[in-house]
Amino acid sequence: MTKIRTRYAPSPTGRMHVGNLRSALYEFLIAKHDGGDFMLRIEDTDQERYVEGAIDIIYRTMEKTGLIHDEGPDKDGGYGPYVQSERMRTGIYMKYAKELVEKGEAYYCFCDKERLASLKTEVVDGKEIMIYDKHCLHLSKEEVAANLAAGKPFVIRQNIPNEGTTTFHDELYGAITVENAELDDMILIKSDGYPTYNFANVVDDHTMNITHVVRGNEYLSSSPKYVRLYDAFGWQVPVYIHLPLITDENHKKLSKRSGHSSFEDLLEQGFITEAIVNYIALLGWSPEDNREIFTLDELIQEFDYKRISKSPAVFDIVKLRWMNGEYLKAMDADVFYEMAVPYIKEVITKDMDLKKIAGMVKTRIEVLPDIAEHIDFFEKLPEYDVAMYTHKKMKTDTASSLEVLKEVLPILESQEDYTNDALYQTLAAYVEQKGCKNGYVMWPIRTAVSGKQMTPAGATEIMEVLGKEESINRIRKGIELLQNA
RNA sequence: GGCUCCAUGGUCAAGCGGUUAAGACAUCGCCCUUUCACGGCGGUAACACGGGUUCGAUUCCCGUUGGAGUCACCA
Repeated sequence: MTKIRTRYAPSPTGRMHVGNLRSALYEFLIAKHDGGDFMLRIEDTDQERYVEGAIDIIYRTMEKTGLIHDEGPDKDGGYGPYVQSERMRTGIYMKYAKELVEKGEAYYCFCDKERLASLKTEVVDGKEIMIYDKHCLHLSKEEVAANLAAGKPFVIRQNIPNEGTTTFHDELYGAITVENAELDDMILIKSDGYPTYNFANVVDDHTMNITHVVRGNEYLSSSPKYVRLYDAFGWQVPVYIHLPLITDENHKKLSKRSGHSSFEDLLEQGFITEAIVNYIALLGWSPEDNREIFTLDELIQEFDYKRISKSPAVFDIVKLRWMNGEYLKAMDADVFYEMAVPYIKEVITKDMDLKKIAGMVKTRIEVLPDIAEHIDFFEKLPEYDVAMYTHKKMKTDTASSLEVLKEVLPILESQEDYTNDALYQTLAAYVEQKGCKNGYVMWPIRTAVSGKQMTPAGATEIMEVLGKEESINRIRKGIELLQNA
């Protein structure tokens, strides 16, 4: 058995789409599970869509996610160059295209846009459908030579017969057969001399010795054309693994409109890298057991591509949030603190124990931006309604709360030690002396010092962070509010 | 519209001829609790339909329906 070689071949056109990221992940896992090599190839044959800085995004993302390539533009493994625009300058694509022309498997085409436009017949869903009529296939050698000599712009098209069928085999989907008549004579070399994705892909995968071609399901229907190319060259067809589509909640291909279609979107929304990788690994694949939380290394260990599913998967942001929360909860307290601090500082400017606040919030949030709404009351007591003092389960109402707060105020004023434990002790003593339930006194205090229905901590912990002065002030304010009610 | 693919709860998904049809998210209820959350326990919820094949189909075959993808000098 030869070593598995897979490749991730993105186009530098912008952000890292989660579908692409998952392809990269699976390509990486398939190779690594087998001890094989994973490489990065930049497919920049479309100068119009090229986005400045997009290559950096690719590098950054792969490094951040841990998908470390064995070969790539920055890591020559003997199959370079690894950037298609650079490969083009070596003349490799034109050379192979001409070889196909020689064999009658491809031909020059000089048709201009107008003629092509006239071929468009139907319009379906706003898309014009056209199948090329092989007009230029019938040009004589002399005509071709004359056109070339005259400097007439040309493309090179793949010559697919109108009869017969083509079959290719996918590891997941099995044999897929299509009528040749359905296959368009696709362009191999564009008029600007660049190869199309379709052609460059085949040439590069072969010359770079790629054993397993892993890609999105959207290529399934065009794959027969690729196979014909391999056959035309007499090359060995690689193992094809087409991945199920990732869709949005409407079961449509995930698009920018969804708001979370790219890795960067997700990061901006406060998701952490490990959770994102973990989640998308499970979008279209599942292990033998019921495990869901995996590190990258564990995924490498467990990943068996035969278990990839065939049906599309909805990208469920709710489940991602849950998983992100799991990662946050399991995270080391100090690491979490470092990540949380910027979000905490967004709402808290006063001098407080931010570490303590981070600890309070750690098990209560799913994504980092959730922090703000939990802790904003520390900074400033919000306006609140006296109705909040009434709690059925705690058996409290405005009258009882007023009484408790008034009784507790002098006790808290004379209290010097404002640590959580000490505060709880004195309050517990008060509860016992009064002979009531814990919540009967805790609820009004908590309400007074927070002004919120729910808080990430109990009354005493809040007071600890707030400090004596502010705590007393807030309780006084509470009493005032209750008296005026 | 042609072609291709897909079809288990709302979502991700186990299953690969005989099961009380797992598990997770979400949802609902209870418990825990210094509020909420965490955690624990439990509930609701699925094999799209119709034909075959078979002693027996969620599982195999065909059809229907539904969904998606694709039909560029984009990848």
